Amino acid sequence: MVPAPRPTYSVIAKAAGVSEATVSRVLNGDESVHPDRAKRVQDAVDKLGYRKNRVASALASGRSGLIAVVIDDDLSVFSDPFWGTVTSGVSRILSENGIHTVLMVSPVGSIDGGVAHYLKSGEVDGAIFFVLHSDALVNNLKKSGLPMVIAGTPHSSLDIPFVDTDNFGGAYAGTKHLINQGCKKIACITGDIGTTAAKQRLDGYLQAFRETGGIPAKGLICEGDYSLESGMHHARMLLETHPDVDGIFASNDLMAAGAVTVLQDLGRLVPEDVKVVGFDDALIAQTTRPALTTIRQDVVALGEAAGSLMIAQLNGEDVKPIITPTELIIRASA
Amino acid sequence: MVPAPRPTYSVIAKAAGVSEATVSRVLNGDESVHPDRAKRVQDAVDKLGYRKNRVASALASGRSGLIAVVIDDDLSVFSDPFWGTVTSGVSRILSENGIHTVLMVSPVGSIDGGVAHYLKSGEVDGAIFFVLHSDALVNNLKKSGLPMVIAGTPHSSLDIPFVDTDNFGGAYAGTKHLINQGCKKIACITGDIGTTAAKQRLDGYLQAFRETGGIPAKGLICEGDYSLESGMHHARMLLETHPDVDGIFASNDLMAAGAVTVLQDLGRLVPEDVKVVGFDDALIAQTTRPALTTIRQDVVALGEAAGSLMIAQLNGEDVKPIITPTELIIRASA
DNA sequence: CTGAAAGCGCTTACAG
DNA sequence: CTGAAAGCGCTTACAG
Repeated sequence: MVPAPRPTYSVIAKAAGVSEATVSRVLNGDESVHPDRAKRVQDAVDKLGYRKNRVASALASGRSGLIAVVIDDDLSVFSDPFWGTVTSGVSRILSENGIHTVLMVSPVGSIDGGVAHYLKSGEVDGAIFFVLHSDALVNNLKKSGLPMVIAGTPHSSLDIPFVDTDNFGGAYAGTKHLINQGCKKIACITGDIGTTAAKQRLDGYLQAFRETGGIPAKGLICEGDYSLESGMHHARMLLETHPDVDGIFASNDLMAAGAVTVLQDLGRLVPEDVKVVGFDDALIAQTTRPALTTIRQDVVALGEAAGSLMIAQLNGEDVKPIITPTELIIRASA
Repeated sequence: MVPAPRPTYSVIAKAAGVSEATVSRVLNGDESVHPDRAKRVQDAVDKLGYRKNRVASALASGRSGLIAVVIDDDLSVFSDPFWGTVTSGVSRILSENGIHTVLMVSPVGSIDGGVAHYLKSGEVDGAIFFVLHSDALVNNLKKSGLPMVIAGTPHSSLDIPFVDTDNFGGAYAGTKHLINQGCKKIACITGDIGTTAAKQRLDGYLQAFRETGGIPAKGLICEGDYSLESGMHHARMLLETHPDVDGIFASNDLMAAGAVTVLQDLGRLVPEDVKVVGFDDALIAQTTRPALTTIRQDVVALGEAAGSLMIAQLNGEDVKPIITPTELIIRASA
């Protein structure tokens, strides 16, 4: 049960016949060390199975090798596989660069809660935020000089690098598809309009609609909240206020699935009577009957983009926002 | 952009008129400090907005305040909301105890890959594993004395504390329900049989079946892999080999949903002709039509159990495995 | 290209 | 109950 005693610089230095400073240089890739001595150090490291103590390294260098991924617990965000997948993309990219991911799941609302506390404590070299409703914390943290990346488009222009899916373009393409399929009366069920993603998707819908020369009739735009229930609720409302609705663009697949269920329960055929397009290409898009036509976003790529933006920042490079493309996936519902 | 200079013990000590040792004692809750001096320290801390540098603390004390959550990337586990939710439960419990969660998403197969390396490097005080196919890494790490918790039942008896859902009991209850509903010929679509959860669920099914006095006919037990496709595939096979099948217990909701879809496509009514029970009570159980009767597991509780088992270990307490209960949720499919 | 030495900010026997 | 001092294991000017 006694943990194996780990060797330190002093034993490596002794074994290689060099100073600890030289050991440090070799292990940190300093090119200036003479190849012969570098090799001696490397041999000693290999032979002794040496592993650098990152805590000590962090204290001495001021760099922890840790990046925080901050997820707002308010939204029980983790029960949606979306953010889990993003996180996994982030984690992979970072670990390829020798950096570990610290996960923080907690309410991010306040600008001086535990999260802010921790992020300012110097234990992490940077933070990636899954921002949804509020920029307050991020904005406040900017002063601290902590490198940050936002996953999702921030509400205000924060001058902080972010990554996001092309929400506007995706929604535009989805709505356009409905138009091309001959739909005349196309409704939109939005996501939680407090999020920028929902706003952008609504804008994409509006843009496509506008190009037909009209504007959406009152009641055709329904404010949902990304939940299955809201999809069902608004489909029900739509059939009352606009019985002749023949197309629905829903801001995510879950609401689209809810809408399809209600439409069928109320005697409408999908896609014959009403065509439905979702967003995400979540698993549910494939299991719903009819399977959903939807806008696919590359969630892993989004996470990887966030990770690479962070790496670039740590390397002092200039960074600009990354918008990942979407793709129209045509299935049976439209 | 200049990070605010953070105060250290020396400035707190000076402000409070005590030694650094006393500051340390107060901040670590040492009761032996005289209340008056403790208060002076606390006042200085509050006034200066002091936050302890955890890296320095970790180096000096040998405790990092970090727990690793290790997720096997092989299984693209994160695209399943299940593990994300478990992680979120773990993270919440740990942070309540002042411990942060380091997320490691990477292939865990090898016992000397990057993960093992990191875990042995002393940067974390413990590790929670989401173990599925192999115990090798965990088993190897046991020698190092690192406190560990396994989420899921390990394959071999490892003498390492674990948490798991009552897979056996849940599957038993689900199958029993089918029997009670009058099903005579009940099939089982298993999960990936390389996982202990799938085995235990199969055992639960077998136990309930056995109590009816018979044994499953050949072909009634289908080896799936938790995927939608395998649910569809095996439902198709079942209708060929056992056209009179009238009940299906699937090891998760995804396969159950796939089975329902195929049954309907091939002209069977659910639940009139064939009753179907799933497992998990995932979102899809509610969106499938008919909605799935299923076995709910409390995923957040599972994560919290894992977190609390880790905390208990760190406190030197004796720990034993925790099995969280399941619940039969009756909907329309059975 | 290399080493001696100071230092990162805490913790913890030890002595009192 | 308290302080002086050594130490955790690295990194990094500095001088050569």
